[in-house]
Amino acid sequence: MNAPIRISESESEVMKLLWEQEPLTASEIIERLQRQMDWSDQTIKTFLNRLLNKEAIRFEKSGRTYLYYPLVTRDEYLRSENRSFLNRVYDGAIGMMCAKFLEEERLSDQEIEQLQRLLDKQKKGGDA
Amino acid sequence: MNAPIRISESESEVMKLLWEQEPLTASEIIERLQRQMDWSDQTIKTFLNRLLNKEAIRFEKSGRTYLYYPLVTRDEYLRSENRSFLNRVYDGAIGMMCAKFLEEERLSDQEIEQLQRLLDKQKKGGDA
DNA sequence: AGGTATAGATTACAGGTGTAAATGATGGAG
DNA sequence: CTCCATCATTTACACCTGTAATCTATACCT
Repeated sequence: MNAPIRISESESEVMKLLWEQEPLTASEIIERLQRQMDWSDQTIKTFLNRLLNKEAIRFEKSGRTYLYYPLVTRDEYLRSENRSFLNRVYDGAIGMMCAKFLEEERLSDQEIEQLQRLLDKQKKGGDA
Repeated sequence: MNAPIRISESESEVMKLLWEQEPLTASEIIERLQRQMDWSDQTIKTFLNRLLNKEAIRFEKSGRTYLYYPLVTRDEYLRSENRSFLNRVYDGAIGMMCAKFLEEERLSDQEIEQLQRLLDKQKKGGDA
């Protein structure tokens, strides 16, 4: 693996759509993104091209248009963003990070219980 | 509050030192950063100047040199980085975020118990 | 078949960031 | 008093990102 693929914030909005549904045409992507983002269609096409150059997505020709597919998976992306955030901001101190999040973000009881289950599992369950 | 102060990754390394100890002179900062980062002294001075311009730090003259003080606090920084990360990567879904972190990062039993205590407190304790 | 709309490709441009060199100012050594 | 070392300031430059406009090729309508 050479230089890891860096996906910018705007580009990630395109990726999020492709992780939900694959493949999508440029016009589908444009249509959906314009519902939430105030971007011109040209802007979105720029992101598609940059993602192609970075090899974060690929396309297949389908007549006059392209069908876009993700190459980077959502899990790869989340893993790498998590790692870089944790190291950049907290120097890897995950305890501190979680503490800060819990301090400032309000969780629903559902979420709290889900996390408690995860923590329990982690405490018992070894790595194998 | 106008445009929020954005601290870049490199700049944050300077801030981290100032959050540990305040004030510091440029040469102290340079000396400490060069232990871990492969940066020239000029590079570090650039970061100091950019932080000054952003008003993330301030200085007081002390003879021929400056004493630097943080203006942005560590807590402000962490809060804003947390929020932007959570929104940028997880669209605000903190449950999903925590789950992903727990999935991939191994926590010590200590950390797990600390988190469990925090979650307990959060479940009972309201906001007041 | 020719013209037009449209999809994709190329080019643009300013601001931020990493990385530093060049310049300017000044306190201290001689 | 003058020159140098050293600190701070200014300038430099390439790459990334956000944000498009412009150019090119071509499928379709008439």
